[in-house]
Amino acid sequence: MDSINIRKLAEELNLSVSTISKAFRNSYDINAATKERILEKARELNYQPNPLASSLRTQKSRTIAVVVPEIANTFFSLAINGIESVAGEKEFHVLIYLTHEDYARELGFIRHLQNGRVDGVLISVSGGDADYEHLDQLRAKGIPVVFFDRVYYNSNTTKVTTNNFESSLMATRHLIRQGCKKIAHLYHSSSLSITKERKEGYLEALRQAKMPVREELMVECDSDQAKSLQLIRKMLKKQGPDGVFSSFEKLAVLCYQACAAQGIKIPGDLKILTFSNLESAALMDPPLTTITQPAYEIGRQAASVLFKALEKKSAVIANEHIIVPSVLVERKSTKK
Amino acid sequence: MDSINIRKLAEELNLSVSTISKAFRNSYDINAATKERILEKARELNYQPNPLASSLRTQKSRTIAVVVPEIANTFFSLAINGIESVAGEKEFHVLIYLTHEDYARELGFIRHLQNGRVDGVLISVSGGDADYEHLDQLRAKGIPVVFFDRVYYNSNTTKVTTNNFESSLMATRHLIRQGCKKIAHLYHSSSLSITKERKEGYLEALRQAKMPVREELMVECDSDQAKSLQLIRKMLKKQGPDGVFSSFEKLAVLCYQACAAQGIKIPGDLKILTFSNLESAALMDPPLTTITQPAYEIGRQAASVLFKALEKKSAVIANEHIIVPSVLVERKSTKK
DNA sequence: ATGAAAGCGCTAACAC
DNA sequence: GTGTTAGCGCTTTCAT
Repeated sequence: MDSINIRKLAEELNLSVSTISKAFRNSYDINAATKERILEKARELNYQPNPLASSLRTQKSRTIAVVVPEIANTFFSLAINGIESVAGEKEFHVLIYLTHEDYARELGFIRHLQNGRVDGVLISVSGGDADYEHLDQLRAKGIPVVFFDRVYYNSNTTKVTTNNFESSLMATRHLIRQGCKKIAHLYHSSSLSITKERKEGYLEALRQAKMPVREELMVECDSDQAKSLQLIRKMLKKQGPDGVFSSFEKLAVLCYQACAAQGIKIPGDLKILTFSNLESAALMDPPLTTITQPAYEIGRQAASVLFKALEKKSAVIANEHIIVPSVLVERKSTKK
Repeated sequence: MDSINIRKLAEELNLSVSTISKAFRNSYDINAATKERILEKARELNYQPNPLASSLRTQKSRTIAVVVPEIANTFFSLAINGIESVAGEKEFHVLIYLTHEDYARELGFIRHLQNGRVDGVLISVSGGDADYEHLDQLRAKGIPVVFFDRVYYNSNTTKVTTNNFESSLMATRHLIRQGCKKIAHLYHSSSLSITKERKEGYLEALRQAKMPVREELMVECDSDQAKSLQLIRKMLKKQGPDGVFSSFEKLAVLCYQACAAQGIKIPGDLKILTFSNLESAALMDPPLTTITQPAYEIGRQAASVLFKALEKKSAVIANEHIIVPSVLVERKSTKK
């Protein structure tokens, strides 16, 4: 652990530290030959400028934080993929924080991000729309925030989402068109923006079709999968719906399991459709109709907006809503 | 952007900066009342110690790097989940780097990690087993490295993997037991440790069963999905195997697609089995037999080993191999 | 129990 | 084109 640093490198080369520093930052006023000599020696001694020291000095960390509810989830892993692809282009580092849908954890993470560790934050939130002061505080400290997927609409910054309401409206209409008369809705985390919007789309479709809205058909699931499965099974048994609109991929998977267990035939007895990014949806039994979200693109867009702000050194980001539409992929699970 | 810091906080309270510092690190020699007063004021002014400055001083960043080939992959996202769960317990931060199976990127990332940014590295590698000097260099700088899943066996540190050889042996035997006479093998990235081990398991099973080893049945796929699909389709058509042992989840998914397109019935014409962590494997058509890897557990174990080293401030980690076995989950895709 | 001061490794203004 | 130096915000001896 003989730790090489800028001073030692300077001594080795009989140069001053500032010259070394310039060599690493492509300063104009440095002799090309000296620069080459420096970089050469640096390679030889395996020297890399200490980013902590540099960041402390410049007040720029060249890192961003990505805060998401979970990662073992196709939507988020694709979105992170998109984010990483633009962060990589900018040579930024990416910190990941998982809230596990827990608002208190979100609060804790954000608090720890207040002081220099990151230049900006991308977040898919865990709370309802009253709970955004912690993020505004961050922005007040000069750290820009961009929301994606699950957002706080009242916070004045850019939000990147899919067209949750319209997609849900479309999706539910599709079920109706396929002949469903009694459509159930599966969701969780009812305080979330997306949950509400999707539910609204569902309700609007029912209204437009003059179909009754029945509370018993709307199942609020749990973060615990076993519990959710029970809730779904109970609803299926008691209500006997002929259609299911699921707001989240995992709930549709549970619903498939429930149907298998209860001998309910899809799409004969019950048609199912869900928000999802599962690559294997087409290979399921039966192939699952999905509202496929542009997860990667949402990640890229959100990151692009953030970097644009970082480039002009401004924590002020337009209060706009970027919508990247989903597409309904019809498959056998909703066939007539 | 009025940035509060330790000095301003000290002035506000008519205390010295060192006292403030002590309050935040539970130093023994500080008056309980003063400490409370300090923390109170800190909350009020929304002060958080600057981690960059602190890290620079202490030479500890309280962050680790996780380097993986990709993230939109059930295995890795579950493994990261496991890693994050222990990092969270230790209140460490997690940086994510995606190599996209590109060794050059791995090299670049590791180089940038050399100087203070992280205290340790967890990596699932992208190269073959001759290419680990960059990681040994890291360790020489006092930054411990732990491998998981895809490892460099020759590097002297802990590796955490599943039992790739045995699982593959078991899996291939299972196909043989189910009556397969002509078993194909799908893989990619042939320089990787896991790819080799899995292939060895496959070959060993053939040998033990005195079945011929045929090169034409072993398909090396590409990182490009479309290309892989073509390769698989060609093999299926030309060779007409009655069994497929796939080393990677995505390849099995492609194989399902190919079968659907070519009218090959699973498991009647062809039995398939793959390494996978897909939750929906059981819901596929037909339900897919999998070798399910303990991805979350592998992540947790690797992280635990790393943190144990960090706690005793040592970059020297036992040169051992921790094996967390996979389980073969038999489903309809390999039924007689 | 509290404070003064040196220094972690770097950058950037300024001097030469 | 290169060097000197102050200082980013913190921690940590060492005095008091």
